[in-house]
Amino acid sequence: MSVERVNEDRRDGSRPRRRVPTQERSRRRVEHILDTAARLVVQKGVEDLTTRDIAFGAGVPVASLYQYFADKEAVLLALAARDMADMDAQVVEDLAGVTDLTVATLVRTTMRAFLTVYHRRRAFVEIYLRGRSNAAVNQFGREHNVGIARTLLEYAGAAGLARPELTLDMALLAVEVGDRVFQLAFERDPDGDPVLIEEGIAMVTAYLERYATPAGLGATP
Amino acid sequence: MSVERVNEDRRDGSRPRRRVPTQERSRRRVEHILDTAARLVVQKGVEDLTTRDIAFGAGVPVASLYQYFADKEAVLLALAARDMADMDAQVVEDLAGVTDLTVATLVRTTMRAFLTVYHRRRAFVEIYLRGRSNAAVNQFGREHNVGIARTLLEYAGAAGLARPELTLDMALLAVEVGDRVFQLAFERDPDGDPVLIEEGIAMVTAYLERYATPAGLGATP
Amino acid sequence: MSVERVNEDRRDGSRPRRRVPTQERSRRRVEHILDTAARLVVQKGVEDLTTRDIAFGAGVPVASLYQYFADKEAVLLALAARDMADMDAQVVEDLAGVTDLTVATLVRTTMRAFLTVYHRRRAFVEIYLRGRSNAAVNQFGREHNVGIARTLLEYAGAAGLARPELTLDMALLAVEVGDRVFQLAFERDPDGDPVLIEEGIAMVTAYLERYATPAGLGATP
Amino acid sequence: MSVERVNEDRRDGSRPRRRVPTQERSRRRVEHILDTAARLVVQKGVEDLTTRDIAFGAGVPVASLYQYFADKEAVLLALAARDMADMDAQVVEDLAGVTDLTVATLVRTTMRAFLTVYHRRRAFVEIYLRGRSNAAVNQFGREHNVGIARTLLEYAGAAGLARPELTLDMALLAVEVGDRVFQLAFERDPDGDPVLIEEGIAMVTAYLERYATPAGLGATP
DNA sequence: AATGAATGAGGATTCATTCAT
DNA sequence: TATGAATGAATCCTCATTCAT
Repeated sequence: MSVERVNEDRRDGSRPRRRVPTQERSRRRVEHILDTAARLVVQKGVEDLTTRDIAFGAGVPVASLYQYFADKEAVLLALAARDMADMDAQVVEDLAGVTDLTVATLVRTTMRAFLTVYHRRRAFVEIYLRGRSNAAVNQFGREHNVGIARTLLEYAGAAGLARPELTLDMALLAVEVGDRVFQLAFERDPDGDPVLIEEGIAMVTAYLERYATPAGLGATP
Repeated sequence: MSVERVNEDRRDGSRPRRRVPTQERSRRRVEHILDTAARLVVQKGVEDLTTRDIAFGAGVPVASLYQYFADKEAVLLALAARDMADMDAQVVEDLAGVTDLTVATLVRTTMRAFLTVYHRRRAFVEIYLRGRSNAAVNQFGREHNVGIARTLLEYAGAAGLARPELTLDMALLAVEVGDRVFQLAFERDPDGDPVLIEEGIAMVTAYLERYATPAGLGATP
Repeated sequence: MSVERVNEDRRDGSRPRRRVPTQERSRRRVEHILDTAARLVVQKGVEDLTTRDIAFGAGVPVASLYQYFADKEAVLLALAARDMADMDAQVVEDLAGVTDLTVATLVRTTMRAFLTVYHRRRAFVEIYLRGRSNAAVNQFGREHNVGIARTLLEYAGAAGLARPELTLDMALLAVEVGDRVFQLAFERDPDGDPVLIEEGIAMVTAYLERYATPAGLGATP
Repeated sequence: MSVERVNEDRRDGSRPRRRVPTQERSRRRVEHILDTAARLVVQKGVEDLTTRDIAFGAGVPVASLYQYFADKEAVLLALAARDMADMDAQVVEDLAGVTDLTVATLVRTTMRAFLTVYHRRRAFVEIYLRGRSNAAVNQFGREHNVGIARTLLEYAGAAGLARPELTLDMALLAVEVGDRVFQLAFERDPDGDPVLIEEGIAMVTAYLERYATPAGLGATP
């Protein structure tokens, strides 16, 4: 993004002259705008999000919005990017803790990680799961899903869980279907209908196990 | 729909002035407007659809639109409803032709019927698969899917394909996932990516077979 | 323009049902908007003319402006067109009254006719003489001047005042120079500096007489 | 101009720190900004010239623009002033080379000098001939023309070319008409339509010769 | 002197919808 | 029923200019 955090280390313990340096202030403002946009998206949906509302809500002049973002779309994009980065981190973290790796646990762990982030980031549910109307966000989401699919595919391949017939397209289909499961689950229940999510995990697992190795199926030698 | 007209029977035996009765003329106009809207949706997407465009495209004054539809949303709704009715008919017709009824053939036949209608009705892809932005359309689609899920569930139950554990929620999940498969397939390819659709059929089948009776799995006694 | 005056003749003396028919009301509104725009142009110049100001000044919603005019430029254009039509009429009228036709009287009469209209239409001075910044108005003015040049050239040719060497380009140059004379004269004096105008007439006359026939010079046979 | 700096003579004999003194650096920057503005004016016209564009084009922060110029208008003004100074120099130079001085050669030489500068300084054509939209530039141009008229009048008087009836107003009219000739000529042709310019010279000459002495007319005693 | 950041004040245009007739 | 006309309410975005540092 346009605002890089300035190095704030102060090893000599000296007091900084200005408590809030300019760059830091910008970064905070950007975050604040993003938070506001997130809140509004949750409140009224992506479609009805206006620059006016965001600016007003953030207590910032509309013109200032355009200091930090090229246009309205860029705000949405930044918002989605922020959340997706969070999601990636969560997936990585949770997968690291898995001991008995199979297709089933891989799917379950990943989807649970998603769920954790959806709970943490309500706006993401609106923007990404619901309001896929915005072309840029949609595109961004698609690309992110491809990235996730690729990562999981490599992971599964490296761990010897999947047979070579499992292509990227299939992995992507699984990820996208997972998205839809969450979409449906969150439409039903603000916390994500647990039954639907469980069934979704079952569906994706059943699908991917068609391409699993014996190890991927959890067979013990 | 909005063209419900009062009964115009004439008890006094008087002859109507015009050969084309008002009701019929209205119906035609509504259809024409709907066709125009469908064309425009395909051309420029749901977001950029304006009442002006619809009216102008249909050769009808904008104000007259409001004679037939409560508001813009109602036009979209009517359009989706028309297409969904078409879809229901197609599913019924295609299912009637199936001889070896199993979970697999049920899923395949239904999804193929969907595909047939998506091909026939391009605007439907835009409105229903892509641009679920419109809240009313979204809601309408959801309800339609519930209807489809219920029908299929009853059908499968009556034919002894599914065990009682298969609930409406699960059937609905299957239908919704099917939707997403088509969404993805049509984003990739204007005719619907065939590989993705085949995989989608496989996924839904694999999922539902978890709840199948031996007959549902195609076992012969 | 977009609003045609409806036939209002009433030979039978009957009272019209509605005093102000729709079309007539529109025409009046257009005129009113034009008048307002003219006033504002005189007040603050072409550059600082905004749709908001026009609408506000005319007591009309901004959106209504766009019922009558395609965009801001169209307002300026309509204004210039209205004034130019007036100018053409004035030239025709004044030339009709000339008895001793020579190059000198032709130039003088025409320029005096212009002056009459500039006096009558102050906004025209701003839009046309001063604020030639607007591309559309400029283009329009250029074309109008070509029209005037052509008319005068034909007139002079038919009356045997000019030799064939006088081309349209030269006539146009004379007209354009006349424009500049007025521009300067009106910058000096709100009523147009009389001395400058007199000198301008002399200059254009001196120029055109280079291409005059003996008759054009006022020689009596 | 705005880079008037205080006298920096150092009475204490101290050596200046930097080899390129601030004043010189400023001057260079001003010139660079002016060059950029000139380029942009030619590219996109006076109307669409923004401070952002100028600053960005010159590789200078927008805020720094305001170190050298009071406001945007001042930039345009400085640009026009620079070009006008160039023009004055050209006129002086070219007139110095004239041997047979008459009203005709005076006019021709001066207008040719103008043409030379217009060719050299394309932005000037935009700013001064075309886009007289900016009030300050307009005013500045007017005053410059008065200066030129005065100079030429004195020149013609001293050389005994003109009779005393020729006033400053008349000389100014001639100069202004010359301007319009160029304006028209450059609208027609990016290099200035030669026929129109030739005719313009003829017109101004014909006009001024009305006030010429026999010597001014080129009569040999 | 130099500048990154901030902003007040608009700018043109669009749109769904409603009346008056 | 039909519709030409009217409009309130927004929309996104830009720009010249000014601070604070």
